Amino acid sequence: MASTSVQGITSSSSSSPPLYMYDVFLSFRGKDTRNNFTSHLYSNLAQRGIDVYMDDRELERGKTIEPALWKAIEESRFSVIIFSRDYASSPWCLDELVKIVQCMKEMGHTVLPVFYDVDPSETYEKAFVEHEQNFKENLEKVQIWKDCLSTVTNLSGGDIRKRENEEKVQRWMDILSEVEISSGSRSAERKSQAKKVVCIPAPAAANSRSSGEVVPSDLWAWKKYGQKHIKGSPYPRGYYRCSSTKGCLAKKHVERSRNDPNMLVITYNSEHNHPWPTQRNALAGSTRSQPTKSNAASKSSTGAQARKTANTKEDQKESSNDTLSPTDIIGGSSTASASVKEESDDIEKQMEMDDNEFSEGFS
DNA sequence: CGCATTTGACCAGCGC
DNA sequence: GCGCTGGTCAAATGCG
Ligand SMILES: [Zn+2]
Repeated sequence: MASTSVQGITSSSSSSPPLYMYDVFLSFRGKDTRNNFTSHLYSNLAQRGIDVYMDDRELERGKTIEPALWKAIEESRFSVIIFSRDYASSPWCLDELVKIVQCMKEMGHTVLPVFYDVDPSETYEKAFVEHEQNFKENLEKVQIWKDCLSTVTNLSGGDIRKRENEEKVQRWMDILSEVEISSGSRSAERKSQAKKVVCIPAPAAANSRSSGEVVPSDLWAWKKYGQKHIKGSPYPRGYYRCSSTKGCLAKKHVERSRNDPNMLVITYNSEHNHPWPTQRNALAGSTRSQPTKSNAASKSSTGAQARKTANTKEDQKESSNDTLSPTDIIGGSSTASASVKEESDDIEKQMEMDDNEFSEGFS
């Protein structure tokens, strides 16, 4: 429970080369970032088939950082650090940072700093003053923290604000996707064009939340072009395609998990070409009031596979892998659990059908 | 009036 | 070859 990790289908053969265990190690201060930002990042990465290790050790304060965490850092090709207001006030985050910097210097790992609602020039003085008081007997350590912090902070030049940060993150994700695809981490090969299935926690149906939009899986705009009821599920499946007029062949298709109404299963086909969102029409499918009772898909969409190749049966397995901690200190929606799975030829699981009975329940 | 959805028809692949 | 499923199309429908 110390961490949440997602991965695309790791090849079943355990004999995979030592490459990297994860594509990205995500470091953040849950306290600051929990509110969706990290979740979005995580979801986006996951959807791209990128294996992300989301560090959640904060849940275990007081304990020492587990070696496993360090190992995860070493085994990640990239480290994305989300600097937030209180990032530096956490010794754990800083220790983690040090480790990341070490891997960067000694192992050539790539570090991508993201400034979430803080100025890139932030020095976190306050936090360090405290650290210096709390670690009087070990000021060296504090100094190392500072050094590492500035090292990473300086990696990125410009000033980025929350807004622009999104763009930057988006960009990185694109880069990460490519790198990941072209060079290979275990599962990279097929990721490139493989169909990906993503399960996200589900949007609480249509509750009027002040927070306007909710986890648009993608920041892209999608246009719905069809909806169909699928065999073993009580919920319909909506078909969407990228709204960018042409060029982009991206399609996706979305449906609720038959067992877990609160889980959205989105599947998508090719990737977009336009790195960044054209606009934000993240809503799909719920614009209009739906007459009958079916209130299935609401916003995101799923992709589907294009013509040919129809696998008749394929559902996703239910093993969702979320490892979240039950009680999050941080409150609110903590982790974002998402699971990604690719399907290429190893589709073999699945199954059964249980149709279930009710389908209402949220709305 | 234009446009995003909706919904049922249409069609292709697969299994039997 | 028939029927079942799933995926797309496209005309009809509302909304904004
Ligand atoms: Zn697109």
